[in-house]
Formats: sequence, C-alpha cells, structure tokens
Amino acid sequence: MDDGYDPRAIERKWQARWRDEGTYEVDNDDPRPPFYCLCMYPYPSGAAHQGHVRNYTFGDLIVRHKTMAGHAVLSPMGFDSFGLPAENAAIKTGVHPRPFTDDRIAQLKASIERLGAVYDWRREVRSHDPSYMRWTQWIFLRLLEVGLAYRRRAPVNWCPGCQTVLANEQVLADGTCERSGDVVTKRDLEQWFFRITAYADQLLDDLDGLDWPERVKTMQRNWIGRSEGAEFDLAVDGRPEVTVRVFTTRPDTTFGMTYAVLAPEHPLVGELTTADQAEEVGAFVARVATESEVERQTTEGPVDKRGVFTGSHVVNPFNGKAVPVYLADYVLMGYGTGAIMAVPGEDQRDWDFAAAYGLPVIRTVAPPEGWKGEAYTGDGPAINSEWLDGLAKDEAVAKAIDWLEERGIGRRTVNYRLRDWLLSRQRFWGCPIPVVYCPDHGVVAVPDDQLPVLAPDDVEFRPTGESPLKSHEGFLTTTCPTCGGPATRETDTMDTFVDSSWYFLRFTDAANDQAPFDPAVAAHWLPVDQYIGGIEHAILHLMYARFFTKALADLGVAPKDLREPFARLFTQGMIRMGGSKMSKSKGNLVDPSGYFDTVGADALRLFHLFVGPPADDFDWTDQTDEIVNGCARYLARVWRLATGQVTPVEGTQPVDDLVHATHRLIARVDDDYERWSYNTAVAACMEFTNLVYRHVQSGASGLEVDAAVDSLLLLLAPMTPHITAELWERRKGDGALVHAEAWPEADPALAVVARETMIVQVNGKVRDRIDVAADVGEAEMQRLALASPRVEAALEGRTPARVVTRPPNLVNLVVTR
RNA sequence: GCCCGGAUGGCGGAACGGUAGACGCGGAGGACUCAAAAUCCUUUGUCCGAAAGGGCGUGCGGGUUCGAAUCCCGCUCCGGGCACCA
Repeated sequence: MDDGYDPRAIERKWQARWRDEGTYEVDNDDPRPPFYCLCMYPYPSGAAHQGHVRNYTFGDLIVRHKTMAGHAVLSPMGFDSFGLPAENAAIKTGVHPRPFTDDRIAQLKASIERLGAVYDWRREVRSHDPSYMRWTQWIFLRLLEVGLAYRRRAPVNWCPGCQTVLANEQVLADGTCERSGDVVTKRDLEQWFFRITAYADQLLDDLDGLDWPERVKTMQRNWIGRSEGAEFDLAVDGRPEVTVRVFTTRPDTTFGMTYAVLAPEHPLVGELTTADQAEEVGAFVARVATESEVERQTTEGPVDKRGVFTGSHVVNPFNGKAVPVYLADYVLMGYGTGAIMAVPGEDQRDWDFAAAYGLPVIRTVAPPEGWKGEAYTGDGPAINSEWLDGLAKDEAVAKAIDWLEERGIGRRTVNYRLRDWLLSRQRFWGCPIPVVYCPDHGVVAVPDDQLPVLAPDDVEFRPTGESPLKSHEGFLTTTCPTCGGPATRETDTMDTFVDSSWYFLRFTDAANDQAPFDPAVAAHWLPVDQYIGGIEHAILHLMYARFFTKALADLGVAPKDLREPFARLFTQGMIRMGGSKMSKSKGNLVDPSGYFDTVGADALRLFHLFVGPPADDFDWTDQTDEIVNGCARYLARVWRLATGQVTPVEGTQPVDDLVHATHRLIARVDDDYERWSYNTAVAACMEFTNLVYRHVQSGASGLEVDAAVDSLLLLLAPMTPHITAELWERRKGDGALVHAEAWPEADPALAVVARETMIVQVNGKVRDRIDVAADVGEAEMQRLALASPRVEAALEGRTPARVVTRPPNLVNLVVTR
C-alpha cells in the first residue's frame, strides 16, 4: 500500500510544527477562560521512562482537550534540577553537576517532545538556574524575616550514605533513608527549619475543600496527626516546687494513674533520680542514647528491659496519691511534653509495662460485659473516679479539663505529630542558604540586591559529610552586610523540596525579574485546575507546597486569598515490573524511545490510556508489547478508514443509524474524559471505528460517513495528536488544524436509540431477549413478555404473582415457588 | 495493631442495583497469497448436548432485594499508608 500509516514521518512533522508555531504558548492576558494544567515537574534523570510517558500522556490529553473546549490552557514544564544524583556522579567522575544536569535535561526534554506532549516552553524553569535560585533565596529571606525560617541546635536524622541530614519525611518507617537505604542515625547539629507546624491546623482543615484522592488526604491527615487533650503538672512528692508536666488525650482516666514516665532524655531526669537509683538510671540512659532509632522503635523484645525506676514519686492532683516515676524508652522527648501519666487500665503500652514491673492497675472506664482484653480504650461509664463516676468518655474528658483549668494546674491543648521541616543539607548541588555569620551581628541575611548567592565552580567533590563549599575559602570568607567586618557564609544548601514548593507559582510569570511572580498574574491562573503526578509525593511535596502557598499568601507575596495551590489532584498508578516499581535505580526501565522509533508515540500514548484505569498500578509483562502492537494496529485501521482505503466486503450490511451512534459516542467520551476513564473512552472509539468500518465495507460512502469519521478524529485528537492532525489536514486541506477545532457537542436528541433489547426474567433469571421500540409502554412489554414461548416454558403454567417492569429494558415475572 | 484500596475468562480490563465478561491481547478456524507478512471474515467463560437448549459462574460464608460483581455483616488473600504519638 503506497499510502500507509508512517508514524515516524508524521510525528516528526507535527512536533516541528507545534514547536515552531508556538501552538501551545499562552499569554497571561488571553481572553479565553483560564485553565491551569500541570504535571509534577520531573527530576532530570536522563531520557524519559514509561512513568513519565504515562504522566505526560494524561496531562497532554487534558491540555489539548481543554484547549479544544475553548480554554486558554496554561501548560508549563520545568526541571527539578538540584539533587543528590548529580553530586554523587560528580564525586565519582569529577564532572561538575551543572553540565551533567544540563545534559540530562536535554535528553529528557527531547524525549518529552518525541512523545508529542506540548508545553509553553517560554515559561520553562530549572531549579538550578540563577534566575530561579535568586527568588528561592528571596523567598527564604522573607520567611526568615517573619520567623517562619529559623535556626536551632537539634537532634537530626543523619544518613551516613548520603552524608547529609534528612527531613523526618525522608526517613522511612523502618528507620532507613528513603534514598540510600542506610540506617539513619541521630546527630546534634545546628540546622535550619521552616516552621510548618505554625500551619498545622490550616493544613489539616483545608484538606476538606480539596478535590483530591481520599487516600492522599488521609495520608496527610495521619501525617499531621492532630490529637486533642490536656497538659497538666504533677508535683514531686515531698518537693512541691518541682513539677513534671504531662500530656494526655485521656484526662478522664487520671484517677487510674498508677505511675508516671519520663523520656530518658527528659531534662528532669537528673533532678528526680535518687542516689540509690543513680547507677541503674545512668546505665539505662546511656544504653538508650547509643541505640539507633530502629532499635529504639522496635516493639520486639522483653518489656522489662525498657524502663527503670527513678526513686521519686509524683502526686496525682485528682486524688492526692503519690505514684512512682519511671523512665522508659517508649516515651519520646519529641512528642507532647516528653512525660506521661501512665494509666494501664486504659492504655495497652502502660498495661504491658505495668505487668512487667509489677505496678497496679485501676480501671476507670467500665469495660463492656464479658470483656476479656487487657487495657480497654473504648467508651463506657467512668468508675473508680469519684466525681467523674458514671460519665461517658466525652463528658468526663471535658469535666476533667475544666477541673484542671479552674485550679490552674493544667489546660486544654492540642498536639501534632507533624514536626518543623528541616531544610538544610550539607551538600553542594542545591540552592545556597543566603545568610552570613558575623562575629558581632550573628546571623545576617544577604541583602536582596546581592541575590542570588551562587556556589563557585572550582570546588572539590569529596564525600566528607560537609558541603564542598565549607572548604572553599573564596566562598566561605566574606564580609558582614551590616558592619562590613569579616564574616563567613552559610555553606549548607536547601532541601530540593524547597525548590518544588513554589515552581508552580513561578510558571505563571517566569520571566519576572522584579519579583518571584506578580501576585495578580498568579491570581489569574491559580489554583492549579488539574495537578497530575505520582502517589509517592502524597505527603512530602504536596504538604510542603501547600505550606509555602499559605505562607506566601500571608506574606502578600502570593495572592492573599490563595489558600491552596492545587484544586484538583490526580495521582496516577505506578508502572511495575516483576513486582517492584519501575525505576532507574532498580534497573528495570523499559525505554520509550524504541517505541517512538517503531510503532510511534501515538500508539504508545494510546496504549497507556487504554491498558487500564489511570489510577491503578500496571504490571509491565512479556505480553505488554502485544497490547502496544494492538494499539498501533488500531491506528493503522483509523488511517485506512480516514484515507478511503477500506476494501469492500461482499455481503456486509450497512449500519442504519450512524448519526445516532456518533452522538452517543461523543456523549460517552465526554463522560469518560470527565471521570478519568480514558480506557473506556478508547474502547468506545474502537467500537465506533469498527461500526463505521463495517458500514464502509458494505460499500457505503458520502456525507454521513465523512461526518462520522470527522467526529472520531476530533475525539481522538487529544489522545493521539499526530495521526489525527495529519488525517485532518489531508481531509480538510492545507492549514486545517484538528486541535484548533471546537470540541464536538453531543445533541441529546440525536443520541437516543430507536430500538432497545428488552430482557425478560422469571424470578430474576433471564429467559428471553426481545427487540422493542425505545418508547415501548409497560402494558406492551408485559404482553410481549407473556407471549414469549421461552417465558411460557419457564413459567410452567404458573401465573406471575408480581410483575416488575422497568421500561424499556426489563420485565421480571415473579412466581411463587 | 490501626486506617485505606483491591480480588471478575488464558491475560489487561468493561458493567447508574437490571442482558456479567464491552474493548483489546492471546488462541482456534477460514479468505487472500506460490508462500509468508499485512489485511479481512468467523469463533473463543465453563460444563452437559449433534443441535435447540439448559446447568454453573465475579476470592469465601451469610444477609437485604422481584433482581447483587455492585448494598450490608463476617472472613481469606494481595497491595499501600501509619505505627511505642501518650
């Protein structure tokens, strides 16, 4: 066949045209209604992999569809170009991270273009570009001014493999580094933090208004971990001037306190340890200090090794009774007050500890009849609690807190699991933190007009645990902006999540050199109407970006009423191979370029849309290539149909309602696009293609066929842009652009069907199928049903006791058995 | 341990409480061809049956309903998140 489908040629042609003509560039004053569609900007790890292909296929579909539907669609792309791999490569090969990164960006960009995904490249941002770094640093300084960035000495997570500290969010539940897998240890270091905890309540409450996957919202809620309760003081027995403050979510159970526990690191440990217990306590504290997080957090092993008696007692303010004070490693200094009252009757950990140390148990909530468990944490009437007796849990909690507040012993309080965001990194390939240290003036911000602070290129890359900047005299030594005296620069750089916490704002106004972006312009586009990315960012990136948006809005940098950056979020499923996520580090990537060279980008895109629900994970197997080939075969079929190369087949009957079928297809694809059901949208198009194909095989041609094929091409245009653009141009003449056409509209009057299949059931079992008019009445349906010989046989002479009729598809005859 | 998902042919997957298995892959048979590829046609859950037709079928056990893959209760297995958070 001379005029076959040649994906490589047409894909090259159209990609060049979209690029050269700036087809998807959009200006900020575009009068069409704005729509901001964004895929999470990638870390440039080289050429695109199938995860990128999947992500950008979904994004590009939306960009093209919304454009055809009449929107001005903002579709930007950039690169999250700071990060460890480039620096690790530098240590290994000596190549500076910048050319290494630029080279990988070029590769990734080229494969994104070969996919046919279109962006307004004028707005491209790169985290490591000085014009972007300048504003990242500027934003840091604004946060510093209002105290949302601060520096303190803190026990931090140290990864020996990465030779840097990590944020809590980067340490996995088993105590290992999410990147290197090394066991993370604790170190006491001066570090920079963002006060994300100041926004804990807002970050929690505003989740409710977001059109996000429920599981992502749940993950964030769990991460923030809000718990309400009370703090109060326990006076040390015999020394009323010394008090221990405890936090509890169950102040209603205080009458059941039989001991109290401090974290081993608690500042009062020395104060409370009596002489005769000093040796034992000292040994315990020393042992816990040398334990890694993993060892400490394990729930394995004997409980009786996990605590020690201090020798002191504290007084329960509710009943005046003294109880012993223990240290235990299961109480954490970093949560609440680092000290607890222990109520074994209503807390299983306390129960276990009490059992191991021979401490008494007093139940203060009556467990249900027949309760066989140990600690009972449920609701029930209070017992053994004097003036709380008989109250339900909520009432007792409220009354207990009131009691504490009235006496000035304690107060109602809220605790969060969320910690402040540790942002400093002892690495080179990141955005420098723009402060200097002056012997006289302490921490001094680098003035705005001296930004960006850039790292020098002539550094040595060595895995020393400190930034290479620390050993670069030229960078390190500077003068104090305040007094002009000698000073040293901060050599730590920022976590790369800082870069990605505001890039979506920069896209709206990427060339601005007076401000990170104009708030009015940002207000025009934001919040992002559709954000698309991987589930792996459910906590880290999405929480940080929300925090930045709120903080910047409060600072007046971002629009004041912009409380959330991403109105609608879609998290695509992972692509797995052999049971694990496809990734470069696992070495199980399937390179898309081979597909671009053979079946073409359109077929690969169609495959990703067709293979299953976008939110579900997908297993790449030996059979996967067959499905990709099937998609290529389908496109070749569309090609033949649209170029008049369908061979007539003797005896094929024409289809009689092509117009109706067309409108039904439009309605269906619309619905499927709306609910992210692309796999069924593709299936509907395939089904329709088969219908039109059969029609043409019968020898039919003419306006009806042309209209059907045109509609099909319009509906496929967002999914497979190259082939549809080429076919449209061939059918409509030079200059005709399918993606400039209006999105087709389904006419409800034409989407109806004339005939329907009525099913007849006897006792819910299908016994016959009868072709009926779509507007058939109930009486007629019942007449037809009873007239059916098959139904008659199934009734076996019985008369239906009841008839359920659902026009026009169902009659159910119910007979008693 | 707690909280979310999920389980449907040989495979990926469809199915507002109303025809289970759309669409595709793979398989079988056929047309075209010297032959192959490509293309086109037919067929394809399973069991009984020559056929007509019928039985059985959505992880397991119950329930609600005229009617359940779908809703409810109780399990099993798989995936994910959180996990000494007081």
